[in-house]
Formats: sequence, structure tokens, C-alpha cells
Amino acid sequence: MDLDTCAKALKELGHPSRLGIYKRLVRSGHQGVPVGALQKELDIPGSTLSHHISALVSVGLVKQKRDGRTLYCIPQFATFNEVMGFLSEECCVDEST
Amino acid sequence: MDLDTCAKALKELGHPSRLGIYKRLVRSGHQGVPVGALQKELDIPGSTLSHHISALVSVGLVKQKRDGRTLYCIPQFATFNEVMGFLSEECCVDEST
DNA sequence: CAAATAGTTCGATGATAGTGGAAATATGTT
DNA sequence: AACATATTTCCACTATCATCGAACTATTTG
Repeated sequence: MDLDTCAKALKELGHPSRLGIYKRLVRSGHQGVPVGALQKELDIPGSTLSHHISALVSVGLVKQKRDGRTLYCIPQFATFNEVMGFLSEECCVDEST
Repeated sequence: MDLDTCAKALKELGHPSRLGIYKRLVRSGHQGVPVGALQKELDIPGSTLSHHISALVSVGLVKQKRDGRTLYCIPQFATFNEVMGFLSEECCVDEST
């Protein structure tokens, strides 16, 4: 992951609602959480929530999967881990030397 | 560190110039880097750079220390580590269970 | 097909953020 | 004091973001 890509992901995580959404998704694991459930739990108007989710989707932190009328939001751990990897490698002090 | 504080820090890191600045500061360690050196290396106009730096200062990721005419920018590893800690604890999967 | 449910897109608006030149401030030098 | 250097603040402008009701699309059910 390069700096620009990492910055984009961090920017999207850098909003309390979106960070809260991502955190909530991680708690549920791979099966994902329906948009409607997020809306109730986080008490965010539907249209606003939809924008936040698509921001997370746009940087690959979340994927969506439809089952009937229900859209599940699934956290993409691989992308998140790449972000963490970039931060660890490029922005942390190497204490081992 | 709470979610809102973490989101604020991530937001500031979520800009390529600022992420680049922070990365550059980490490379230099505790002694810090003069604003002017950053300006030359990263090729950012002075006023713009100054705004970016103060954004990082405002969330505690950077401190400044003056020595004569030169202002050194010093990365605040403790704050960064708290951010990493929040992300690890709240947004990562616990593989140990 | 009509109605119900789940979510998105549209559209408008107000709020922040990003940018950079010019002027101002702080400090050091002669 | 006058000047040079280092950096910030001011100011104006443009661009992007955040918010949310209303209208729309997708899907299931009766």
C-alpha cells in the first residue's frame, strides 16, 4: 500500500460516524451487518448513513452483499490490515535496532 | 483514547501531505526536523505547510520547539501509539480466542 | 399488479478544509 | 537600529464534505 492510498483510507476512518460504523462491523465479523441494523443502532438518518457507508466502500474498507431486500456490510480486514501495516512500517519507530 | 479523539487524529493523518510530513518526522526521531527543511524536501509552500503542521499539532501528533530562528517539529509517538492502540483494540479481529 | 420493506440517489444548503501570496511576527546578525 | 532569516497569520478564494428530506430503485409478499 502506498502513501496516497493509505491517506485516503485514513481520511474515511477519520470521521466519528464512519469510525463507529467500521468498529461496529468488525465486532460482527465476516457475516456482516445489514444497513438497517446500523441505522437503528447508531441512530443515523438513512441517507446520511448511506453516504458514510459508500465512502468506506470507495476505499475498500467495506464490501456490500445483498440478500433479498437486505444489504449486508462486511468489513474488509485485508484493506484495514494494509493500512495498519503501512502505519507500522512507515510511521513507527523500529525499537529492534 | 476514545473514538472521537481517535477519529480526529486519523482525519489529520488522512491527507497525503500531512501523512508524508508525519512519516518524515518519524524517520528523524526525537530531535525533530525544522519547518524549513520539510518545506524544501516536500516542496510545499510555506503557508500551506504551516497550516498542515498546525493541524498535526492540534491533535497532539506533533510538537514544536524553537531554537533560535528555527522551529523544530517533533513527532509525538505517544499520541500515535494511542491511535494505533485504539485501532488494534477496537477495529481488529482478536485471533487469540 | 399493488403494497410493503430496504436502501440509494437527488438536490439543496451550510460548514469545513485546502491553498498560497502578501503582510506580520520572532529571532539573530552586523 | 537596520537587515536577513525563519515561520506564522491574514485574507481571499475554491473545493470538498456533511446532512437529511424527498423521490426513486430494488426486492419480496399478498
